[in-house]
Amino acid sequence: MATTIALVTLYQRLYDAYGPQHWWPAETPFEVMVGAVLTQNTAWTNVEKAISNLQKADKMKLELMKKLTERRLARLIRPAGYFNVKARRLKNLCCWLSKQGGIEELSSWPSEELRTALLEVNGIGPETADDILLYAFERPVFVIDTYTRRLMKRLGLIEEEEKKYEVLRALFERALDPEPYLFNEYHALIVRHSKEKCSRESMTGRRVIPGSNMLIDCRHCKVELPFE
DNA sequence: ACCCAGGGTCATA
DNA sequence: TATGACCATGGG
Repeated sequence: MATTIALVTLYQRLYDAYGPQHWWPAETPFEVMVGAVLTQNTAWTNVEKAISNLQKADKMKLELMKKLTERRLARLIRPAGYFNVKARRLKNLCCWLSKQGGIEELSSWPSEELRTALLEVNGIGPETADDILLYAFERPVFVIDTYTRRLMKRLGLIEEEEKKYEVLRALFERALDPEPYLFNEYHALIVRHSKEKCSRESMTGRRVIPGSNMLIDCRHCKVELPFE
């Protein structure tokens, strides 16, 4: 499959260019989960402020956060935006985690069941669930985000806005060995590359050159892939 | 003043 | 199934 070669090559290019990213930027699995909710459609710099507030208030712990009122929790996470919605989502997550007997208890669950259960928590969608599975539980689940969609589209690997999250996820998971480290770095590298070099604006001069290689050329960087 | 950022839910047709 | 409205702060 040509797509397989393209995705493997893309990883090599990104890894060579940027090196390991050491994700997720958090100290505990619980902090990963909190960050995954807070970063929904939100710049990470804003999430950092919210996380800092939670840590200073000593609330970056399941049982302590669970006890907070939504209003008080919302106050602490204000810099992350959507604070009322996210306070409710964090509480939903805390209640569910607590009901399952804590995070340790979940480590023995099969990935598929864990994913299904996470998706049943109101406020946890596909990407947030997969962030948690990969970065908190180290399961070989590939995370798809807007950066990934955009990059795949620019590389010509998908049509327009490939709607289905699961289709795109399957594309990566079929192409790659199910190694958590690989999935971890790959997603982090796509985010790093997209934020730093291939932002929306910097792609205005894009060219896709037919030939032996597909070539993305954004003023700042080049990513080459095997053709077709 | 505008655009956007590591989404997700809900109401409607 | 598929759009659209809504949530909201902070940096460019």
